[in-house]
Parts: sequence; C-alpha cells; structure tokens
Amino acid sequence: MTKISFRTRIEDLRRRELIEAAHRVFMQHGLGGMTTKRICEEAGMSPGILSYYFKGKEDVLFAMVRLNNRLLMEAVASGLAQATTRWGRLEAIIAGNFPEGLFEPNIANAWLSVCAASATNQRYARLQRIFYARLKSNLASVFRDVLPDARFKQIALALGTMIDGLWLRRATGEALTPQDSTALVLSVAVALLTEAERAELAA
Amino acid sequence: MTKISFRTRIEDLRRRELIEAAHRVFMQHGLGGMTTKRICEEAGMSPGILSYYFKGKEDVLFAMVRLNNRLLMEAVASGLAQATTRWGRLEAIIAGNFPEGLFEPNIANAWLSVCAASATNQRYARLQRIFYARLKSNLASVFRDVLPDARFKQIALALGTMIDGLWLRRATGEALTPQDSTALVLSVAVALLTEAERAELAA
DNA sequence: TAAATTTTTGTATGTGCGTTCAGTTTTTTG
DNA sequence: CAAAAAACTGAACGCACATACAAAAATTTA
Repeated sequence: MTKISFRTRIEDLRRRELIEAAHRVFMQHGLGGMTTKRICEEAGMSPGILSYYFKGKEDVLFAMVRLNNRLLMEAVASGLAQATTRWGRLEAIIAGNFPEGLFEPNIANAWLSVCAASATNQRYARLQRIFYARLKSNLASVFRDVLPDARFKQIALALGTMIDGLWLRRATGEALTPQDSTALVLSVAVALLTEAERAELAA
Repeated sequence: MTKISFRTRIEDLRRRELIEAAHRVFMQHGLGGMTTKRICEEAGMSPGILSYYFKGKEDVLFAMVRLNNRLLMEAVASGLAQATTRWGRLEAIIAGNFPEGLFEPNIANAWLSVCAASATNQRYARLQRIFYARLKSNLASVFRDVLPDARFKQIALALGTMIDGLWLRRATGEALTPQDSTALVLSVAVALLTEAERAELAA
C-alpha cells in the first residue's frame, strides 16, 4: 500500500519534471533541437533516465503536447463556467483561446510545430482533431438555435481561422497581447452578425 | 565563352532539379524526413552530388523555400497588374494568396514548417519578414488615403491573419478551396468596412 | 584523336543521436 | 540492521546522417 503510493508519487513527479524540461528545451532549441541528452540535462538527471520513465523520446514529446493542450482547454472551460449569456460565452471562448502568460512566441511556436508535425504523425493529428472539435462544439453552444446551419459554419470557420492566424502571427514574434487579439476576433464577430442576431445573443 | 555558358546552364539545371527534388521529398516526408540521400535519390543522382552544387543541405532547403515564396509573390503580382479599381486590387491580393494548385495540404504544411523553423533560423525569419512586408504594402496600396491609419492597421491585421489561418487550416487537411477561402476573407473585409468606404474603394 | 576539363559516382569518415543495460546508490521492507 | 526493491547512473552500442573525397565517366577543347 505505502509502497505503491510512494512509487506512484515519485514516478509522477519525475515524469512531470521530464515533461517540463522537455518543454523548456523545446522553447529554446525548437523541435529539431530536442535531444534526449538535452532534456535530461535540463531536468538535472542522467541521460538514461528517460527510458526508465518513458517508452522513448517520442513519448515525452507526446506527453508534453497533451499537457499544453489540456492547459489551453481548461482555460476556456473555466471562463465558460462563469458566463451567463450567449454573448458572454462567446467572449469567454475567444478570450480563453488567448490565455494570459501562455499567448507567447515560444509557446505559439511549439503549437505551430505540432500542427506541422501532424501531417506525418498520427498521434499529434488526433490531439489536433480533438482540440478543434472542442472549439467548434463550444462555438456551437453559443450559436445553436440563433443562426441557421450554413451561417454558423461560416462564422465558426471565420472565428476559428482568426484565432489560429493570430497564434501563428504571435509565433513569428508579432507584438500581440491577449487583449488585442480577443478584441480583434470579437470585432470580426460583431461585424459578421446582424444587429438582430447580436441582440438575441446578448439576451 | 561557350565553355562558361554551358557550364552555367548545367549548373543551373542541376540546382533546379535538386531543389525540386527536395521539394517533393519535403512534401512526402516532412522537414524532419528530408535527408540528402533521399533528395539525391529523388533527383535520380548520386548522394555526393549535393555537396558539389550546394554548400550543404541547409543551402538546398533555403533555396527551396525562396523559390516557393517567389512563386506565391508572383501569383499576387500578376493578379494585381490586371486590376483597375482599389477593390479589384484587394480581390487580386486575396485571391493571389490562395493560388489554384498551390493551396494544398502538403504545400501548406511546408510553409507551416518554415514558419515554425523561423524561430531558430535567421535566414528563414528574414524570408518571412519580406513576405509579410510585401503583403502589408500591397494592402496599403489599396487602403491608402481611404482609411485612417489606425483603421488600416486593424483591417490589414484582420485580413492577413485570416489568410494565415486559412493556410494553417488547409495544412491540417481541412477541405478548403481557393474560392471558399477567398470568399471568406472578402466577406470579412466587407463586414469590417462601412458602406461609404466600400463605395470609395469601388470607384 | 588525345589531352584537359567538367561532371558524376560511390564509398569512407566522423558526428550525433536514441536506446540499452550492467552496475551503483538510495530507499523501503521485515 | 540486513535483505530486497526501487531509483538512478553513465558508459557502450548501433544506427542514420551530412559531408568529403578519390576515382571514374562524360564532355569539351585543341
């Protein structure tokens, strides 16, 4: 009993340390510059430890991406919980996609690399799909019963695309704040909707 | 005389063949899967040839990216030349950013990889900057003297971001045609402008 | 055609990587 | 406190890669 709980605690700790080290190495050296040696060094451990706690390098990478995705999704979920009107939920979804402290060049770049790698990596592609499905379903919860299907599709695509584009721009170092970005996406949402639709969403 | 001109012709030919081979390998195996051996094999040459015509692998990659960028820029330029009104120029710029036959998942993915690599590769970053500067300057030529500076900045950012976002989505395999994408960006442009502004642009 | 030059080949070399594993240290157990 | 188990080490291995290079083939020159 004690044995298992301790073992689990250490294991989880080390795994998390390695994931976070991997994340830091990734930020500094890019996807190509991530070596097991560097990751372990960054974590203050010996090179062999990685195989002890993970199946291999690919495993650490995947865990890292999954963790990041979870953080982003949670940011949206916590914002959504507090909103009362449909429009409030829309604001929460958009703002949640530009979390303070996470909407930074290196993190954006990490996400970009994963997008690119999705083309040749099934596991990444799956994470990606889950992420987009969640965004779309969140947006659907805002516009359901207010917009006809075709229009919803157009607006959801426009907003989702905008969010992606802003992250991409952020990855190149463009000086965008979470506030700027949220405001820009919202302004597009406002522009694309009729006054009547906006009123209905605000109710 | 004959000697030099022949030599140059062969040299340019081989370089181009290698660049195109590199491009095909890139499409199929991603940035990480590009090896000199594969490139040369794809070009139907022996592995050593690469060092003969290029400084190294990095050199081929850079040439490849530069060529792609040039193709995209030329697509825009040729469209721009035919437009007569400001609005026509706007349409040309946007449509030119989704060229038929180039707006495809593998090409989009290539571009994405380069974006990601720009973070740790100075030369890529420079190409990127040139590309964005060109887009911005093209958009400026449309809105100059019609919109105040702050508004131009907002709209240019919105449209540029949208274009980037659509390419990113295309990279993930989303079923977007050049026509869909152009229409979506234009619809956002229409929505963001006032009726008076649109009239002035159409003149 | 013979010499000279350019072009191409395929192997060799060195480097850096992920992973393994026998052994060592640390922690837990009884 | 010993015995056992877990956590960890770091050197060693094999592999894939970029690049270099000497030799060969093809082409041009005179």
